[in-house]
This record gives sequence, C-alpha cells and structure tokens, in this order.
Amino acid sequence: MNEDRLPTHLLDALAAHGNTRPFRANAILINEGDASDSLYIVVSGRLRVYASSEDGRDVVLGEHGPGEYVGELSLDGLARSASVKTLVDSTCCVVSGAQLRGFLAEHPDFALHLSQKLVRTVRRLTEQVKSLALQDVYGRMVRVLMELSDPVGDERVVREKLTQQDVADRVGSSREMVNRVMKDLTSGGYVALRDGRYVIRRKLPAAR
Amino acid sequence: MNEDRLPTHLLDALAAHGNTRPFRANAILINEGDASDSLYIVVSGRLRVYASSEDGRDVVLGEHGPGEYVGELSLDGLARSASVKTLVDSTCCVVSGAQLRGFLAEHPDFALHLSQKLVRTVRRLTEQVKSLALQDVYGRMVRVLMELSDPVGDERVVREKLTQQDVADRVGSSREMVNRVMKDLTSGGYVALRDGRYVIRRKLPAAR
DNA sequence: CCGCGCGAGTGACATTGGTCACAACGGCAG
DNA sequence: CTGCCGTTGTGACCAATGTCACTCGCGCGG
Repeated sequence: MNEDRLPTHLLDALAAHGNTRPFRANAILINEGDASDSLYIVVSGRLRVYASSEDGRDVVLGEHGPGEYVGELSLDGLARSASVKTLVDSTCCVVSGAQLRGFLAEHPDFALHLSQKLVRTVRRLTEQVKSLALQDVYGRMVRVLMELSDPVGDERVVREKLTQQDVADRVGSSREMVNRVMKDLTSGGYVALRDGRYVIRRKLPAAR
Repeated sequence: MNEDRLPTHLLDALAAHGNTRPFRANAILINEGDASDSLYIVVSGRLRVYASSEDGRDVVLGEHGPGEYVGELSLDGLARSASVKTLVDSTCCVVSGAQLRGFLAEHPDFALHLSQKLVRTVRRLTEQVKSLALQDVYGRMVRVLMELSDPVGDERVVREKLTQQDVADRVGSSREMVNRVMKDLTSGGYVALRDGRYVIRRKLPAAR
C-alpha cells in the first residue's frame, strides 16, 4: 500500500551495505545545506523532512516510516536541499554515498524503485506548490487533511496525531490561523477530534 | 551548461521512436488531470509547465527549451500533474508512453539521465515550496530574479523577457504586487530594465 | 496533590497582499 | 496617422493572515 516502502529483498540487501544504529527523538540526521551524502533507511520510528527559514519557521515536506528511506537526492553530489530529523526514538540504517552508488550499479531494480519514488515526490511537491500558490489557508488545510487521512467507513481518519502547529507547518501558515479554520470545521460538523486524531465526518466544502 | 538537455546521441535515438511535428504558439500539449502519456522533446521553441486553479490563476512550474523534454512523469501511469503549453511556435518530437518504455529498457544511460533530471526537479520544487511557505512576495521575487538570471560582468541579466504577469505567476502573487516591488527595486538602483530584460545591478537586499 | 509546560482557544490589532479602476505608454496593423 | 491592445504605473480600499498577549485545560513528574 505504501509504495515508497522498499521491498524486503532490496531492503535487506541494501541494509547489508550500511550500518544500522539507533537515534533519539528529535535527532537531526540531515541538515539543509550540508554536503553529506548518506542515505537513511528507516528501520523503526519516524522521520520528518522539512526546510527552515532563517527566523526559525519550518515547512514540512514529508514524513517517512519503516521501510522508507530519505537522502537519495545526494546522488547528484549537491548540498542537502532539506533537513531531516527523527520525530520519535528511531533506528535507521545509514548507507554512505559511495556504498549507495555501488549498490545502485548492481541492482537495477533498486534504480527503478528509486526513480519511481522520485516521480511520486515530484508529484507531491507539485501539488504542494500548486496549493501554496493558488489556494488560501482554508483550501490548503482541506488538502492536507485529505492527504493525511484514510477512508474508514464513510468517514476519513487522519493517520497521525497532529498538533495545530504541525498542521501550520504543513500548510505554511500560523498556528492561530489553523486554530480558527479548525474551529470552523468542527463547529460546522465537518471534522471532529476522536482520541487525539482528527476525523473527517463529511465532505469538506471546497471553500469557506 | 543546461543539464536537463538530452545529449545528442540520446536525443537522436529517442526522436527516432517518436514523430516530430510543429505546434503553434500557445498550443496546449498536456492538460493537468488528463490520462495521456506522451513525452515531448523540444526541438525548437519553448514550453511552459504550469498548474491552474479553477478560477483561472496559474503558477509556473518550469520552462523548457530545445533539447529538453517534458511529460516524463506519466511513466507511473497516473494522471498528468501539470499542464504544458508552447510559448512560441515550436516543434516537438512526441514519443508515446509505450515507445518511451521500450526505449528506456534498451538505454540504461537514458534511465540515468532521467533520474538525474528527476532529482533536479525535486530540488527545484523543494526550493519553490520553501519560498512560497516561508517568504513574502519580496523575498520570492528576489529568489526568482536570481534563479532566472546569469552573471554578466558584475551584474546579472535575466535570461528571458518577462512581463510582470509572468513574474507574478512564478511567485504566486498578483501583477500589481509585482509592480510595486519592482518599483522599489528599480528606484533603489538594484534592478534596471535594459532593452526588455531585467538587469540586477547590485546584490538584492534579503528583505525590504 | 501541586506545579509546570505544552497545546489549544481567542480577541485586538497590525500588515500584507489582493482587487478594482483607471491613466499612460508603446508598438503594430490597417 | 489612427486605433487597438497588451503592458505598466498607481491609488484607494478591503479581505486574509500574521502577531501579540493572554487564558484555559490537561497530563505528567515529583
């Protein structure tokens, strides 16, 4: 179901080339601008990919769980385009750039998986750009809620527990603004908070 | 210098699989949401990749000239994530999805070129998301002006002739706003308009 | 049980940026 | 030359969003 997850045989083979070790929650694995070139495979835990502005605001570009990997852009040798940190205690397998290139040469099916992952990433980022450039905060929040939720019965349940700040960082807005929109959505009966998770109870209106 | 350009040998080989034909200016080659799967190689002319909102506003995601190609995301079989149109009379070689897959299987070096192009696209989109989410219109305009210009002497010259509306569509803002910021930049001596092209005369301040 | 700290809720207010309505230019076709 | 038309320049006004400053509630560690 999650296509970004590496199939087991590739995961095992690639993991054999790197070394697996634990990281504590909120550890920074990759820093935007750095010249490092390791790939990180998530064995357990969860990673957040994000970018920061000088004044400390963040945008979340994606999150990844077990079986997925991050850091593949370093293949072109340029600086890191985003930062990555652990959200919870995690263990990752770290594969150096050199090891990665070697592995890639020997495993054409990994190359295939990689380019498919890149295609999905391009699609996702394109949606994010579209959303940021063309929609208001309300529209962007609707998009994020849909993207992060799965259908359960005739409702949709958001996969993760999200704080309003988390949502704000995803839609490029402020926590207060998220709060106001969320209030509209809950008082309108569209969204409810069920044991920490947001639940979408009926089709969200395209605009307020 | 332009890495998205296909090396001649690949270009010729791939073009042999498709059929080359002319398009008039403003012809729409790809429509966001469609299920088409052709790849378009630019032989001459210029293409713009963009996304639209229901109410007719656009964001520009990229532009491509001779030797470059667009439409490669269709490889995953999903709907088009963006639209593409010609900016001027152009001729393109159209390669069907089936032909593309065939070619890809036989030319591992094309697969390599393709995934490098995808990596660059991800980097560019990441920058665009970062900019849209974290900077104001002024900051985004500075970024776009830098991205679209090349150093010439101790100045930088913007490659294309841009209307203010073009800039607005790139930074996700309005024409009037672009006009106001541009006025600041020119009256501050930072930017000048030299025979239709913008010229950056000294380092643009990070913020207004 | 108490206190702390984080997340959520809210109102007042400041700013940014979008919209509208024109005027002024400049080039090009007739 | 004369009109159009697309682009630019601008001011007025307004809506959306950010910022600030608190309050409230809850859960957890001590």
